[in-house]
Amino acid sequence: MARQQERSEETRTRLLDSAQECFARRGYDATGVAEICRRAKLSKGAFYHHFSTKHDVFMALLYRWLGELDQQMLLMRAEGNTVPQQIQSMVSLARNVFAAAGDSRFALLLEFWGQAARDPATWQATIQPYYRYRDFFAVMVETGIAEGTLRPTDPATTARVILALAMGLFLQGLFDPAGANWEHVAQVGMETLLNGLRNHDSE
Amino acid sequence: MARQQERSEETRTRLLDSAQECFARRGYDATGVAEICRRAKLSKGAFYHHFSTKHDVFMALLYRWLGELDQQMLLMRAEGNTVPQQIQSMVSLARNVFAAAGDSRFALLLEFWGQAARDPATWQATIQPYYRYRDFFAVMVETGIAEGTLRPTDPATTARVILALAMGLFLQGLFDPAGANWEHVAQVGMETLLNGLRNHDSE
Amino acid sequence: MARQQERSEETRTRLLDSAQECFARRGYDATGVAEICRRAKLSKGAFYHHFSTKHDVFMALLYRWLGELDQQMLLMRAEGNTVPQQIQSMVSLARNVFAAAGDSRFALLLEFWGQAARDPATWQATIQPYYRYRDFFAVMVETGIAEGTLRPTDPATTARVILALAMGLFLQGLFDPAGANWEHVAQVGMETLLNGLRNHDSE
Amino acid sequence: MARQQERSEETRTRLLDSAQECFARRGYDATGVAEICRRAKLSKGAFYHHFSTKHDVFMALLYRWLGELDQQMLLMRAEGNTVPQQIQSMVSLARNVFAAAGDSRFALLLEFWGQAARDPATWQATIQPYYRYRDFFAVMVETGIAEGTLRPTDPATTARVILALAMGLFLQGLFDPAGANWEHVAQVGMETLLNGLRNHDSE
DNA sequence: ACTGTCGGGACACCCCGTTATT
DNA sequence: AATAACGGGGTGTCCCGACAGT
Repeated sequence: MARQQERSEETRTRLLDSAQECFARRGYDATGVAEICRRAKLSKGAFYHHFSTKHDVFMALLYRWLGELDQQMLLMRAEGNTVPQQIQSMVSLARNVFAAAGDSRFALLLEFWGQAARDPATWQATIQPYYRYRDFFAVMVETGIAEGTLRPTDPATTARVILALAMGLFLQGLFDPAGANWEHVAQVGMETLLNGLRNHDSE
Repeated sequence: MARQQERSEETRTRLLDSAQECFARRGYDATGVAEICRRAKLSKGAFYHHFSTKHDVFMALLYRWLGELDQQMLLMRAEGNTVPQQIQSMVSLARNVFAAAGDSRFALLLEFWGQAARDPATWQATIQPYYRYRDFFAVMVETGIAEGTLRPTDPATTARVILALAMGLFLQGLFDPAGANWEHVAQVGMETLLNGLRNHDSE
Repeated sequence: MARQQERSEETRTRLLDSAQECFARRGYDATGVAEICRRAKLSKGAFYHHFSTKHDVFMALLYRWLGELDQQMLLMRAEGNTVPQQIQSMVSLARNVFAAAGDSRFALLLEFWGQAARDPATWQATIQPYYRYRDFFAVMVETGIAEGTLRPTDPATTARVILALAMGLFLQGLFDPAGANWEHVAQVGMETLLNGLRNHDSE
Repeated sequence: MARQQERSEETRTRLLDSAQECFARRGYDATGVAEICRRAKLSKGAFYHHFSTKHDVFMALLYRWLGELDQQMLLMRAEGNTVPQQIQSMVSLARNVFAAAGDSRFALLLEFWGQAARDPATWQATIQPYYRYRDFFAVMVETGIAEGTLRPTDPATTARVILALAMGLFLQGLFDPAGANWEHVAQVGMETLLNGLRNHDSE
C-alpha cells in the first residue's frame, strides 16, 4: 500500500522543516547537516536518501517558498470597481505580509538572496516572483488608464514605481518592525502615490 | 619612523581589499582566511598580525563601508530653492548609486545583512544609515511643510514613504539592472509622489 | 518450482558479473555496494538477499575464478611424444592467455592479490593454482628425465625454473602488451631453456 | 637559518614513512589519513601542509621507491670478463632482493600496481623500471653476441626472455618465500638458460 | 524474491588560529 | 613586520548493512 510512500513523504517534510528552521536561525553555511538531522530526529542516512546535497535541500526549500508565494498571490485578488480602489484594497491585505516579517522568514529570504547572488540558477528562481508582481501591476495600470481612473502614463514605468513603493515599505518593515505602524504608512503612502497618478480630468 | 607605519598601513589595506573581494564573491562563511591572504599575496601571519579574527576583518570592512556611506551622504547635498526641487536634484544624483549596483557591492551588502540578522551588534551598525536617511528626509519634509511647498502631513510618515520609494527603486535596480532605465523611473516616480504631496493651495 | 530457482540464480549471476566489472574497474574498496546494484539494475535488498557482505561477493568471485582456472588447466592437456614436445605444445596454447591480458582480468587478479596480502585465508586460496602448476611441471620434468629426454636435474628446482619463465613472460605481457610478440618470445624462450635442459647424450 | 627547513623535511619524512607502513599493512584505501598522522605522531594540519591529498603522499612514496630502485640498479654493476659471467654475478647479488621480499615491500608494490591499473600516470611511472631493466639486458646481450660468448639471436627477444626468468623467480619468491632456496634456484635457472644461449662454436 | 527507507559511523578535506623563527 | 609549520577540530559526503513492507 501507500504506507511506505506516506512515511517517506513525512520524513522528507520533517527534514525540510528542520532545514528551514536551521537556515533561518544560523544561516546556510553555519548550519550543519548533522544539526538538521538532529532537529528532525532523523539520521544522516535518511537525509542523504531524500536529498543528494545540502544545497539540494536548500533548493527544495526555495521552490517550496516560491509555491507558497504563488498561492499568496492568488489570494490577493483585488476587489473594487476602479483600479485605484483595487490597489488600496490590496494594501489593506498586506497586513499578514508585514506580520510575517517578525518570524524567521526574513532571515530565510536573506539566505535565498545570499545564495542567489552567487549562483545564476538560484538567482533566476529567486527573482521570478518579482517579475510576476511587476507584470501584474503593469496590467492593472493599463486597465486603470483604459477605464480613465489613472491619467495616461507609461504603464511599465508606473508599475515599477508602484512596486518600488511596496518593496520599500516591506523592506523597512523588516528593518524596523516597531519603527512605525507600517500598515498605516503603506495605506497613506499608496494613497499619496495614487493621488499623483489619478486622472483629475475625470472628476 | 613613518616608513614602517606606511608599509603596515598598506598591508592592512591590501588585506581589507582582498577580504572585501572574497566576501563579495563567495560569502563570509565560504571564504577562508587562506584565500584572503593568497589574493593579498601575504601570509597568514601578516593577517593575524593586523586582525585578531576573521570576524574582525569583517567588522573593519563594515565600518569602512559605513564611513564611505557617510561621505556619500555629504556629497548628496541637495540644491534648489524649494524642498521638492531639492529632492528632485537628489534623485538626479542617484545615477552613480544605480551604477554601483552592477559591481560586487550588492553581494557585500547582502553579506552585511546576513550577518546582521544573527548578531545584534552588527545589526545596529548596519541599519544605522537607514535611520539617518529616514531622519534626513523627515527634516526635509518638515521644512517643505513650513515653507508651504508640501501640504501638511505627518512628516515622519511621509519621510518613510519617500524613503520607501527610493529603497524600492534601488532594490529593483539590483534585481534587474537592465530591466529599465532606472534613473528615468526614479525621476518619474519621485515626481509622481511629490505631485501627490505638493500643496496645490499654494499655487 | 524450478522457475523461481532459475530466476534467483540469474539474479545472483547478474550481481556477480556486475561486482566483477566494478572491482576490476575501480578496486574492491573504492567500489560501493550501491554501484554494484546499480550496474546490475537491482536493489540493495536483492544484493543482501544473495550475499551477506560485500566481502562475501568478493570471495564468491574468487572461487568462481579458481574454478575457471581449473577448467583452463584441464584444457591445457599437452600433446606430443616427448616431454619437451609437450611443453612446447603447451606454449603454443598460451595464445589466449596473453589475449586475456588486455581485458579487465588483470585488474581483478591484482585485486585478489591485494586482498590476499592481508587475509591469510584468501592468500591460501589465491596461490593454490600456483602450487598446482608447480607440481604439474615437476611431474613432467620427472617424466622427461625418466624417458631420457631431459638431462638429470632436481625436478623440483627445474619445475620452478620453467614456471618462473612462464610467469615472467605472462607478467611482461601484462605490463607491455604491445611491446613484443609475446607468443613468439614465449616460444623462443622456452625452446632456449629446454635447450639447456635437454639431454645431449641421448642423441 | 635552515633550522626551519630541517624540521620541515623531517616532518615530511616521518609522514612518508608512516604512510608507507600503513599502506603496506592495510592497503591504500583502508588506510585513513588520521591513522597515518597518529603513527607519525603529527596532526592532520601538518599532513595537509606537506601533502595536498592522500593520493599525493602515495605518489611521493612511489617516486621515492623509484629513486631507491635506481640506486639499486647502479649498485648492481656486473663484474666478470664475459657477459655470461657478468649475468651470473648479478644473480648472486640478487640475494638482498629476495631478502626484501619478506618485509612489507611486497604489499606496497602490489599497492602501486593496484593504483597503476587504474591511473595511467601512475602506470607509466610504475613500469618505468621495467623498461630500464629490459633495455639494460638488451645491451648486455648485444655485447655478448659481439664478444662471441652468446650465440647470435635477436637481442630484444633474448633480453625479454632473461628478464622473464628473473621476474618469474622474483614473483615466486614473493608468493612462497620458504618454498625453496630461491637464490639457488635462480643460480641454477639462469645457468640453464645461459647454457641454451651460449655459443658452443667458440669452444 | 525483491524494494525502498533508514541508522549509525567513518573518512577525506579543509579551516581557523598559534607558535617558533627570521 | 612577516613567514612557514603546525595543532586541533569540524563538515559534507558516502557507505555498509538492517528491516519493514510488498
